Amino acid sequence: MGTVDRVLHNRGRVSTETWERVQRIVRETRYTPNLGARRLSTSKTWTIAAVFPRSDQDGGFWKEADRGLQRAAEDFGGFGLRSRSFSFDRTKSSDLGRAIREAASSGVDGILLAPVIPEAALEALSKLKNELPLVLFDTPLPEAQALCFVGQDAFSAGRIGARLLSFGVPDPSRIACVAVKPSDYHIGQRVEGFTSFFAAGSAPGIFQLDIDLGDRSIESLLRQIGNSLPAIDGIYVSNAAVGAVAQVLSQRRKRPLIIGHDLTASSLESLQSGSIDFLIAQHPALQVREAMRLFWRHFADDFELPKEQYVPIDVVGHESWAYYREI
Amino acid sequence: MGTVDRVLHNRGRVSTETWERVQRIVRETRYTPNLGARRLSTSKTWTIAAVFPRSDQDGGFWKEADRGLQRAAEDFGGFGLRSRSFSFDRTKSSDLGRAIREAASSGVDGILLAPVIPEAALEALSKLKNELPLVLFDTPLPEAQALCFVGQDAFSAGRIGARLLSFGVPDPSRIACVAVKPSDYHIGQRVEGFTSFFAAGSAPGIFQLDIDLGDRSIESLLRQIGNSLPAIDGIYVSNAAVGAVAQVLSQRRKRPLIIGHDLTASSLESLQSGSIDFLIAQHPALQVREAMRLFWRHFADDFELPKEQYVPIDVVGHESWAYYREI
DNA sequence: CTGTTAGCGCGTTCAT
DNA sequence: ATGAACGCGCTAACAG
Repeated sequence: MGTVDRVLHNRGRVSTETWERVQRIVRETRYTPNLGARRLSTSKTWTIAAVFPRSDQDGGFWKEADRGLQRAAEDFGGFGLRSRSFSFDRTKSSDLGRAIREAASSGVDGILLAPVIPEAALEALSKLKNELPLVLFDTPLPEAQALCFVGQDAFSAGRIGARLLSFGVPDPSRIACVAVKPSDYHIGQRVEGFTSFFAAGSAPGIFQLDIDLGDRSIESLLRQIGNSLPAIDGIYVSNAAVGAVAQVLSQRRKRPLIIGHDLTASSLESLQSGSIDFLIAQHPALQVREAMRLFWRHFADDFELPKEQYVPIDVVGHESWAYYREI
Repeated sequence: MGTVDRVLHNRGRVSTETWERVQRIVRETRYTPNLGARRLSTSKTWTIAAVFPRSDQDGGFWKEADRGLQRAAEDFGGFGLRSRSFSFDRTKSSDLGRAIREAASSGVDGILLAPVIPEAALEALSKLKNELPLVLFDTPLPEAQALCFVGQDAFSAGRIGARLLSFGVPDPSRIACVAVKPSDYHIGQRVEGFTSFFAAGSAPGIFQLDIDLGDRSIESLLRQIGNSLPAIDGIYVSNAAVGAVAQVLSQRRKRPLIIGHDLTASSLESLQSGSIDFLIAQHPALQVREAMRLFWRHFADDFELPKEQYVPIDVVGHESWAYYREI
């Protein structure tokens, strides 16, 4: 048994002859290791540090990520894959760094990170002493040495938004695109994807909205839109701020068609009350579940992870949002 | 150890006192069994018979189910969960019965079934001698004694179709609903959901299409629609026949907006070429993966399955179909 | 009713 | 360079 083990794990100290004999038998019998037994003998468990914003931020968006973590625990907990949360305050970039440092020095075996503030994440990651397996979700960060990014193709998501809104409003000059600030990488990508849908020269007007300024800024944005365009029949908002925009618009007699991104508590409320038509969702729970699955395969099976693992671009309406909480 | 084991598995032969003491310690220490070790000692494997139509039928729809099976093998194969396919010819109801009987008598530990011909499935199931754990997907069959149904809420899916098409065509009198025959339970439900969206008296006209009759019948259907309605701006088709309908329509100068159900080879082709606007998909690969996951939890962890496990209602456009092949 | 024991497949010593 | 022996956590059979 020792010899076979040494062959399987390339530990040397085996004569070429025996080495080949073992390899041949491995092939012929299609031997695959019993992963459970392997784990049993090494009595190894893996803990993943889950680093993403506090679950009360972004309108409850991150609660869904928590749910994914729980789901993953059900699936893989019995095989020794655990997780530990290191949440941070996403309004403070220094707090992201703190969370990453704490996670890295806590003795975990891997980090699952939503780098919502790319620069801060990158800096904190680059200063880490120990190299830990890293999987990203939600926001891509190509510069980081991650095993894999699990998430949505934001460009295509924005483009689907344009296609959807054009379905309802064929004339692009009657469409407004609201680009929300502060913008991170994938929100920018969404806007790019959105505008890419339209022929050059006929793209809808783009309006910046600084969401930190609250409802007043929405009012002024809508005035601004009203002034610069003759008539607006459709509005696209590049993130969950669509909920707040819809809220304001819903008080008017006649509202334009309105779509946006991300299923959060506020945007969901507007979807349910009928003041938003469709939301483009990205299913953070599924992303986290998938990421944990990949971690498991990486540790237990030595599986080479894909660089990117994209998740579906979900278009959600009043009748279908509930089913996203099921899986 | 024996006593603890007897408590954990409710095998009796333990005094109430010790029983409670063990339970208490289980709670206090948050004991969870090491599933790998459990499987190692029993050296048990479970084989699931996967019973669904041949992968060349329904425009390749079932190929996706195969892919889900493969994905599940990657995830759970190492834990002893295997599958074996028993495909059937869905045009012959007797063949469904044959497949079920073969599956049931093949010594498998469970059956994963797409009961696309409900009556035939029900009859074959009722005549089975041995009771095997059964999980259904794709088509619900409430009368069967299944552990769980994994699939889409067809009513809501149809209703989302109506909402989507109304988004593009606000006037219901300019919408046509094509109800495809032969219709099974969930295709009927889709049409119900579709019409439920509209106020009584203003629902779009419903036209029957017998898809077995080929393109000629589509031509005559479209003539029929053209005769009975002044102008049609949007068409909804209740299944993947939307591909064929779109094909015919695409040869015309100006086509109405068109949406339908299910991502098959033919409907996908029309989506890609731009002759279909959106498809409502149901992700059979994810359904199968989820079903296998539930089987695993049932066998390994004694988990009580939910009666229904709904999957998302996917609205897919030109830019987003590809991402459904990723997960 | 309770405790003991063997063995599942593997990785890891430790002798040889 | 090779093989024997132990233990990981658990189940099943058996002795008491």
